[in-house]
Amino acid sequence: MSEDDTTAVPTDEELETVAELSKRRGFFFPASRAYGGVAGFYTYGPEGAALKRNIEDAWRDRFVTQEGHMEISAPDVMPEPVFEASGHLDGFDDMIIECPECGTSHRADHVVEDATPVEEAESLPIPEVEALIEEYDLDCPVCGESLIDVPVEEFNLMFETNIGPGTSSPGYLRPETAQGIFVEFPQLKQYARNQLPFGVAQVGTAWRNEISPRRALVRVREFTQAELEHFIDPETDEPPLERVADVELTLYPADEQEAEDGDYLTMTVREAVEENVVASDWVAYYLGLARDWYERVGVDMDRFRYRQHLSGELAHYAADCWDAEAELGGDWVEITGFAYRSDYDLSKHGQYSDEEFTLFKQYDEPKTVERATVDPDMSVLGPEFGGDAGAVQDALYDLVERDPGAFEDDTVEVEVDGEPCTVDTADVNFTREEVTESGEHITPHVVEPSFGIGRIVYTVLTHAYDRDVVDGEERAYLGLPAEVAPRAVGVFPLMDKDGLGERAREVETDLRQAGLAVFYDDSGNIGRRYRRQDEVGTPYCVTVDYDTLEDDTVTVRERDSTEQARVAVEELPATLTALRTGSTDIADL
RNA sequence: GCGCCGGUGGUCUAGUGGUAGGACACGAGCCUUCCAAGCUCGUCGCCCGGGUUCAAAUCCCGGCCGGCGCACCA
Repeated sequence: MSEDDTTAVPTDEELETVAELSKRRGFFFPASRAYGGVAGFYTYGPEGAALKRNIEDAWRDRFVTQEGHMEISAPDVMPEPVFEASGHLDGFDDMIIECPECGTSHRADHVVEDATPVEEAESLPIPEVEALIEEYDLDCPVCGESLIDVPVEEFNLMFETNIGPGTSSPGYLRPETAQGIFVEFPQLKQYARNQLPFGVAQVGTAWRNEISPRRALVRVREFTQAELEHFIDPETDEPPLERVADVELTLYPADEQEAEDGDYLTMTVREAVEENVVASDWVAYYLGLARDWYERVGVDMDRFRYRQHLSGELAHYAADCWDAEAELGGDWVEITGFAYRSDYDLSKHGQYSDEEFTLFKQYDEPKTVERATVDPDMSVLGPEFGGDAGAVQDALYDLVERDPGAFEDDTVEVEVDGEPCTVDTADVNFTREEVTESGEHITPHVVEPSFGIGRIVYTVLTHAYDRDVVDGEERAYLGLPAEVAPRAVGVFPLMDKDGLGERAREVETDLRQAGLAVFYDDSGNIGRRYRRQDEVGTPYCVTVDYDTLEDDTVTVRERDSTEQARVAVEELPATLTALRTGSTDIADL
């Protein structure tokens, strides 16, 4: 079929039609509808679950198998300290104040920061924020009504639960799958035999108690993420840019977004790196990889772009971030975030936990360095300083690292609680020694492509939806790539009589045994059955007719072109596989 | 969370203070030798709760769900 035969589907109609199709044909629908439904939760029906799984498998193939990374599966629930360390307990915790007059909700911390000299109000406890509102007599920024005595409500976007009985052990459903990887870094680095770089992926569920779920699968409260955490040595590791150097990217950098007449830049990965449009080579590498992957699973490249985050929207951990965005119903929707997270997460977990979130990096040549040490004689210092003796000891350890020269005189002075303490150098066993260091502990940096699988499913469905005209009749179909289509092939008897049905059942069994997802249909006329499969995106249909009984050949019909070819039954599995992988074409059969 | 609008079989939709019709889909049968044909029959519905009323799917209030706008979006 040529482009000219396609009837363009208006964007305002597109999402409605896809939503209707999704409900009717079992791609996705609101969950728990028998009990009134609950906002932000969707069930993937038989077609949708298969489509989603195929997209996940395509992701695994590209970002795990092809790249030589590993995949793990961590729990959805993790204990509170994990999220204290990750910053989600604070950073995810919004203080909301609602104006009693006009009903507008505001971030209470923003109200305070905007109208007072106070900075970082977000980190203050709620009673203090309320006190500040009273102290400065703050008003609603919209209508001017006084906000004094209006309660500040806390809203945390994480789902909270209790681990075990009682409330002594709070836990949270992870708001991103990433933390499940970071937390296990001490184990994972051993598995990687302490060698950088290595990548750890996870496909799993993440949860956010969104204030306002919207737009079908776009903003939901439970969703699937496919995340890759690529741990690298920022000093020495380089991405294999040459593999994607010629991939063309549509880029929308921050400065273009802020400019009056800003526009997209189209350039190759190589050019983007050379011209420093994408600052991180690693991010550029993944933008290139991902672009081809999106095309592979059915995202329309004419409705796709990479947009750089503006400085104001960068997450607390991100140094630079680009989003992959797809156009849906006239709006741009983020489907993947590519973030350079630096060493933020591993450093935090290193600080908050008792484990080492570093790797030992061996030098090419061992280094010999002079190291000064002290070993204070506590049998002297103890009686001398009494209760402060421990603090004096710590101060001495601290001092010898900072300033070994301080130990060259007869006495050395340290400060404890602001009070100077003088210690005889003779009592601290100061020594300088030569030590050989073979390496150092470093905290790896992290490059994170984070894919929203549900949004990608929704995008692929929407971009695949199309209409054309076949024999004067309008037809609606999903032009899904064969790799992700829920069903591989439909099998029909031309008539359900004269033994055609029995023969078709045999063909069905053969194809199932060849591992293909087959849908058998003998209801209604043949055209209706083709249309049914078109509507759920089945790429090929096989029809058993009277000739089949004579010569063991069947008709293979292709969805997009509706072209047909005659194929021997015994060659069917191989032919269909070749068609699916694109190594042959229906017109060549 | 606020505001506006909406909620009728599986889907889309008509309709009224006196308990509902259509289209498509679906099932059975007839017909049919490759693209949603036709005929017959059939299954399935007024979001939930409260109020007003002789009577509520219809009017009122609340809830839930959805769309849009605001806010939010690590």
